[in-house]
Amino acid sequence: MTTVDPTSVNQALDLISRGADEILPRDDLQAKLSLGRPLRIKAGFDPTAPDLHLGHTVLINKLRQFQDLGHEVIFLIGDFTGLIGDPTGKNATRQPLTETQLRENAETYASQVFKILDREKTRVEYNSRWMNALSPQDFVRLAAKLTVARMLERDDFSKRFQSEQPISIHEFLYPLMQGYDSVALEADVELGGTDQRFNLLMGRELQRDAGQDPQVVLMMPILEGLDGEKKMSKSLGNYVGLNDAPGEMYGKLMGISDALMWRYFDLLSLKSNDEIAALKADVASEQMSPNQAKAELARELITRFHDAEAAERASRSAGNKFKAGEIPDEMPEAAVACDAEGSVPLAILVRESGLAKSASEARGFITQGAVRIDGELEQDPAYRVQRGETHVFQCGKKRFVRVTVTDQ
RNA sequence: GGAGGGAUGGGUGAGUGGUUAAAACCGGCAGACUGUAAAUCUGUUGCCUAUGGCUACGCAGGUUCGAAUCCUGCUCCCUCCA
Repeated sequence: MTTVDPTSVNQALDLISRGADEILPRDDLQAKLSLGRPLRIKAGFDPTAPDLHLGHTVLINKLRQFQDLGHEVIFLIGDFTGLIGDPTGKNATRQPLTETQLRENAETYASQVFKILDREKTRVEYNSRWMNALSPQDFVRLAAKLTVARMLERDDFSKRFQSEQPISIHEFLYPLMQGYDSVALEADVELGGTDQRFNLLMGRELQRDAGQDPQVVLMMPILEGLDGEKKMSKSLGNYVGLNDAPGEMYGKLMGISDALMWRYFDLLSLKSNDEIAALKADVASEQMSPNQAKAELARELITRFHDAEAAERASRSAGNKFKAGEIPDEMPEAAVACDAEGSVPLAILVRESGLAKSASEARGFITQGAVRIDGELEQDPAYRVQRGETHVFQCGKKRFVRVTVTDQ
């Protein structure tokens, strides 16, 4: 065993701790990092949600940091456990996925994930490999390690039990199997969300039981969405999807608050702690405007999920578009049919083009001076746009649509 | 099994027969100011080609010139007793 420079261990520890919600136990992580060998870093993914957004990448970024430090990252696809469905955070039993769905989702996952992780250095595993090999006897022996009382310590189980909601027996097996994965892989560190606490700690118990050195558990927080309040999710509409167009990503990221920007730097950027500290210092001393720092973040993320050129283009076109209040080059297009008079009232057009949800809302926008036609303010909802005309319609500062009025 | 309380717009929550499309607050959106941020101020926030019309206060009926408000039945939620 080689001796490791304590300074570099501390640096590694600082990087790994960045943004982490909890590390249990922290001292063990330090000890493991001092071993001087690559650690085995495990993170399991339930192949249930194939539509990834930035929130999902928090964990993957952390894996990447480990990877950059020379550790072995195991991307574990829970294809076997996926048959159960993790009960975490659900107050109802989840529908199990079919095998076909599992496979498709797993592939979507992988294709997104390697935009962050180095494919060459990543070990991809499926837990069905060892799970399917377990005999019923093994399984019973595994289940014997835990008591029902112990299981009911888990918050969501106890709540459901108390409120007489159903808990299926197989749900009890989920934490056990996740823990067993750690045994099978001899994991040194397991990453997970804060909601995974119970499952992650289960790995430690089973490993100890199997005579292994228990893994360190590292929990990452749930990422806040663009509103800075609620967790990022598609249904709340406060997300940045990994497949969002560069311009869209740029716009969304530039709109976040300053406070959230630093949070995103910590959790989403692969910059070093020093680089981020330098940015903070520059902004604090007003050498750099917060806006520039934000643009920096946006460019980094767009580069990761698209490429550097797309990032440049997005920042340039957004730059002059907003600064000068100019009309951007690229925008969605729409066609709206005229009525019997051969034209269409502005309020209707605004609704039909998707700038407003209803005609009433459209009227509100128009009378409030939020709507511009080719840059010209128009405040009359009854203003009619003639058939055959094409104009750029703008609602608010950021939303543009090029609309053509077509035949009836 | 019994007793009581409740269900209102995206959320909290007022309103107990008529000027109530429904107070207030939050949230959302827009305008001003800015840095495309925050804070602040202002406006707006059911739907409809609209100085008007339509639909709405858990669901279904009823009383009334008129109901979110009164009556009946139903559904769901909460609290207490056994």
